[in-house]
Formats: sequence, structure tokens, C-alpha cells
Amino acid sequence: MKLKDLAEHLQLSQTTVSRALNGYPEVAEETRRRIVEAARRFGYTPNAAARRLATGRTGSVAILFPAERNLLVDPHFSDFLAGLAEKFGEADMDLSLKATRKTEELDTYRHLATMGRVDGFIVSSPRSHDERLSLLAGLNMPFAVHGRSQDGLDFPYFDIDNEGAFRQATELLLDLGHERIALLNGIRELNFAQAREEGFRLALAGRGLSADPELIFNGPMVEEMGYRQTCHLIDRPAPPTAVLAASVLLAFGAYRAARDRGLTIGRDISIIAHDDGLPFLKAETLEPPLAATVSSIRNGGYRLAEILLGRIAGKPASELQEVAPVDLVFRPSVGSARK
Amino acid sequence: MKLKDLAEHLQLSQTTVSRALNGYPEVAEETRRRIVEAARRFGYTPNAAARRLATGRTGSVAILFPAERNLLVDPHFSDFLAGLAEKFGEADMDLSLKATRKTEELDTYRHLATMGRVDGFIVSSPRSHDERLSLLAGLNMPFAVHGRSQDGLDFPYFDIDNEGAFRQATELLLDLGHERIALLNGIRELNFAQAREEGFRLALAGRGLSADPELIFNGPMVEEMGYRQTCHLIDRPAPPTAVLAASVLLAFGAYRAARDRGLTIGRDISIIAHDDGLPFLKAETLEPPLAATVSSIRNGGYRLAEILLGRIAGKPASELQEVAPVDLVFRPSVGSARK
DNA sequence: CCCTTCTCCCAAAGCGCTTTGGAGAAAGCA
DNA sequence: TGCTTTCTCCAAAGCGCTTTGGGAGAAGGG
Repeated sequence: MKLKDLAEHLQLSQTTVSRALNGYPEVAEETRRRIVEAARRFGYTPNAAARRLATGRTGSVAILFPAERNLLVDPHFSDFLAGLAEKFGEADMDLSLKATRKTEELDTYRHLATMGRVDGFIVSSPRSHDERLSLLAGLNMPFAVHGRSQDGLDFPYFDIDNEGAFRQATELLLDLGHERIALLNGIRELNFAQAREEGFRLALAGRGLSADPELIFNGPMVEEMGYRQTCHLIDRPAPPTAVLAASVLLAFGAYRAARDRGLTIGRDISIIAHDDGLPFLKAETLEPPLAATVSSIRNGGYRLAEILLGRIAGKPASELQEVAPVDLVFRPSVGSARK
Repeated sequence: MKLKDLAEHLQLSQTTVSRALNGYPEVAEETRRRIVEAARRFGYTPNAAARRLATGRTGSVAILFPAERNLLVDPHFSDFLAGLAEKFGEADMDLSLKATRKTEELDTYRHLATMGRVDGFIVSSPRSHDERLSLLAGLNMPFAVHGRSQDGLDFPYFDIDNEGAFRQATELLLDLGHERIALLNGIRELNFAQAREEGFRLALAGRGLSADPELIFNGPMVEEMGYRQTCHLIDRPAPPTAVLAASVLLAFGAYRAARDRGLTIGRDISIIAHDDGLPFLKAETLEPPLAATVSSIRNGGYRLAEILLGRIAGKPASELQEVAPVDLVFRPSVGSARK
């Protein structure tokens, strides 16, 4: 059943039926009721392709990820994706997932954009200077970024206060008397890792200290990484008294390392992490409970979806930039530095 | 730049240009060359919405997942998804991801189908009797199932030989003298878990043994689960001498439990698992290396995507049913039963 | 009572592509 | 040479919806 049939059956024009169904004001309430009722009875649903062609809106957005490094197995990314999927689902928009080789990444953006296959893009894991942003801006394609970038562009984004979070966490450790603090961080190229390191450095500088490059590690945020680096750290001549980790996954590895080495967490070594709220690995249920700066990454996906929708609806970028504050939750995995 | 402009510029009709670009035979090679060249020069790309409307094909497929139980954080699912995304990307099809509440699941399928928003669906985690299959069959919507189902329907699917794999693995353990064998399995409702249990039972029955219900566990396939159940098992009065796990994640937990209890894996307790080839957790690099039945789940996604594409292209279901054999790889995590 | 302003609805023009049904020219056949 | 095929290409009809530009009649204003 198509619009034409429905209109004929109601003895009305397609125009009126279309307007009634789309909630335009220029149709009498009584008529609208009749139309809506008939549409329901006949199970009429507008054809998506026709609507797309007529309106120029596709009702879908895309997110690309590198095919070789399978981001999907990174639970941080998956959880973020779940937040996106939830919001876009609510808005009845399609979220399409694209695996693409690094070398073809920009072409894929361009391809999808010029074919008019999407209304916008979600850009994740921005690097400090990211070609994708200028490309999309140049194509005049709406996009929203998870995180920020140093490019001078004015674009919509959602980010958490990574710098502030790590500054606070570091200050907490400093207040507890720690001076040799290690940082287990994400991959250096990614913007959020840089912000976190910056917060770490700022806190140290505030006390007249400077970061020891030997205590800073960058790498993938997986358990194994946390384990290995912490083992190294503990085995040093002057091991750090505290570890600041960029993910609960890293902290989890650090826990394992501390146990292996017979250290009591919270007493012999303090551990604090950033907690993205991954559902299967809760900071509060670790033993001992893990102190953390918390901010749900899934919720971030949800918010970022709202932001992209706002952008597509025409809001200016300046109104679509959000930096969520991060709470610091104290738990027994941190204690005062042993003298 | 649209088709019309291009045609006018070339002094040809839209028909000819369209045909040339889509590889139809009724256009002279020389003309085609000119057209293709001009299209490239002007950067012409056909508009997706218009093409969709004209052809009736949307160029996109969808996969739904339950919003409450976030399947995305399950690495088995994510890796499967990566395989799908890869193949659909190669075919230049959109793969759209939909979070949906369980109660609205069927409606969402219907909604997307009747609006003509997708050409087909990927159905994952089928239950033994699954309403989704009959709904989609009734809507006359192409779909492809990851796994099988007991419904009498004839539909395209990709599955691995779960029953055979677990029969083989169990037989291996039996050959090594094990008689008290525990099974750590996935959630009971899911078809693959049933097939695995069936294989397990068949192998036992082949030796005149029957499965001890107290040694069979169903649950989510996560590390924690493997750990907890294995602890219970080891603490029993007559602990099993071998454990058969449905995932490397479960086996990983079993390893941890065995170590905690001071057991040597491969000597005091044998462990064997099904290995989906998750990239971050390799059976061969565990200590000791884990014996396993192997079959890449990512590859399964890739194959299933091919199958759905075949279905959309009109192939009959009977030609699109694949059961991949599973290899059994012997490694030191299994040894003969201690007398 | 006439004129303006709403209110409610309509006809028709796109949106940009594919595809049907020919038609003219060139080539093959007798 | 006359006639049938085969090659190439074209005009135009959709695909099913939204939206523009009115228009008729009712309501309100002076």
C-alpha cells in the first residue's frame, strides 16, 4: 500500500495525507484523525527510499573503523558503540558500521558523502591533527567527534575532561604523599591520551615535581599491557609507590602484577584508574575496590549521537561542544605512601 | 553533478550514460570509454537515494541486538560483527546496527522491512525455536542465520559443526582415560550450546557413559564464569579430571581456578575448549598452550555476509546452507587421566 | 455588505536514477 | 538489390514521496 492508494481510498489528495502523517499544521484535526486511523488500519508505512529522494535526508549515519586493527574487540569502543546505537535507534536513524583499510579511509568517507548515503558521520579516536576532520568539513558533511583535536576547526564534539580527571587523580596521590607515580596510558597518538598525560604533568608541576619519563607508558589498553608494565615497574630499583592507569583494564593487569609480586594493593602500592563504566569489569567489585575517575563511555556514545543529530538538524557547532566533568571516587586501592 | 548534466555534456541520453556506467552490454565500447572517462573527470557519483528508489534495492542490511544485554561487549559477537563489516564493506553494502529492546524486537524487524529500509537481515544467536525466523520468512525478507534452529524452516545459514567438535573433544578426553568430565557451556537457550551438549553426550554414550548433570554448567561465556564454576568443580568431593569449555574465555577462567587451587594443568586437570579465534586471547599462547577445537568466528561473519548477499541476489536457500567443519588441535593442556 | 484574512485542501512539479519499448543505422544474407 | 538482424542509442515513463504555489470557502473586520 502506497501513499497514492491511501489517498484515493480516503478521497483526499496525496498532499493532505502526507502532511497529516508528518504532523504539518495545515490540516484539520478531524481530517488528520481519519487519515491516521486509516493509515494504521491498512498498515501503511512510507517507503524509505522515496522519502529519502524527496527530502534529501537519508536517515542514516556512519562510523568507520580500521579493518586491520579490529577496534570492535576493544570493549571501550564496543560500549561506546552501544550508546550510539541506542540513541540512533530511538531517533529511528540507521547507524552503519564500516570496516575500512587505513589507506582507503579518506576515500570511504568521500565515497559515502558524495553518494549521499549518509547524513553524517561519527568520528572516533581522533588524533591530534586529524585529516578526517578537515576532509569532512570541506565536504560540508555533518560530523561529530568523540574527543577533541588540536586542529583549529570548529566542530561538534563530546569529550570528557581527561586533563582535569588525571590532574585530580594525580593530586590525590600527591596529597597522600606519593612522589614516584607511574602513568599507564593509551596510545600516544590519540588525543585523549595526551590530555591525560598533560593533566598528570600539571599536577606534578603544581608541586614543583616533574614527570619521570621512565614511569610513563603508552600502549593498547588491555589487561596484558597493564600486567606487563606493572611487573617492570615493580622490579625497578626504586619502584613507584603509585600507579595511575588510563583504563580499568590496565588497572586489572596492574592488580595481577601486584599480587604476583606479593604486594598489598592500597598499602604497598596504590592504584587508581579511569573507569569508563565497562559493564563486565566494575571498579567497585575488584578486590580491593579500585579508586577511579568515572565517566560512562556508553553514555558518551549516547550524548555524541544527540550531538550529531543536532548538527544534522542544523544547529551551529558552537552549541554542540560538550566536555563532561569526571568524578573522582575514592576507594581502598589507594592509601598513603609508605615512609 | 548529476546524470542529466553528465549526459548533456556528452551529448548523449541519460539512458546511455546510465547503461555505460552500470556495465550493460548495449553500448559501444568506444562510447563507454568516453563516458567513463568523463564521469571520472567530473567526479560524478550516482545518488544513492535515487538509485534505491529506481531499483528497489537499498544496498543495506541490518543486524539487531538486544539493548538491555549489551551483546556488543561480548567479544564473540564483536569479532563476528567485524567479519560481517568486512565483507559488506567489500560489497559496498551498508551494515546497520540496531539496538532494540526485547519487547520491541519483532516490531523493529517488521518496521525496517515494510519501510523498505534494508535488503536483508543477519540473525544472530538463534534460539531453538525462534519467532524471528518465521516473521522474516512471512515478510518475504531475505535473511541469514548465524547458527541453526529447530524450526522446520528452510533458510540460509552458516554454522560450525558444534556437535561434531564437542563429540571429538570429548572422545579425545575419553581416549586419555578421563571419565569425570565437566562441561562449561553457553546459555542453554542458544542453539549452539545445545548442539555442543549433544556432542558431549553422544561421545559419552558411545562409551556406555552418561553425562552427570552436576558437571554441566550453562551461563555467559566470560572469564569470571569459568573461574567460579571451575573452583566449585575442583572443590567437589570427586572433582572432574577434565574440563571441556565452550570458549577460550571460560577456559581462561578455568586456568586461573586451577592455579589458585595449586593444580597443574595438563597433569592434575585437563582443559580443552572451543576457540573462536578471538584476537586478544590466543589459545596457543596460554601457559600451558590450550588444546582446542578451532574455528574463526570472524571468518564465520565473513561467510555469513556472503551467504546473505547470495540470498539477496536470489539464490535458493538450499544452496546457502553451510556447516563448517571444526579442527581439533592437541596441545599440552590435556594429558592422560591420573590413576 | 464588501473586502481581507485564515483555514483547509489540491494539482502538479520535482527528487535523480533505471528501464521499457522503440528507432535509425549498419551489417549480414540471399 | 531488397530484406532481416544486430548494434547503438534515445525519449519517456516510472519509482513513491515531499513541497511549492495556489484556490475555494468560511470567518472576521470595517
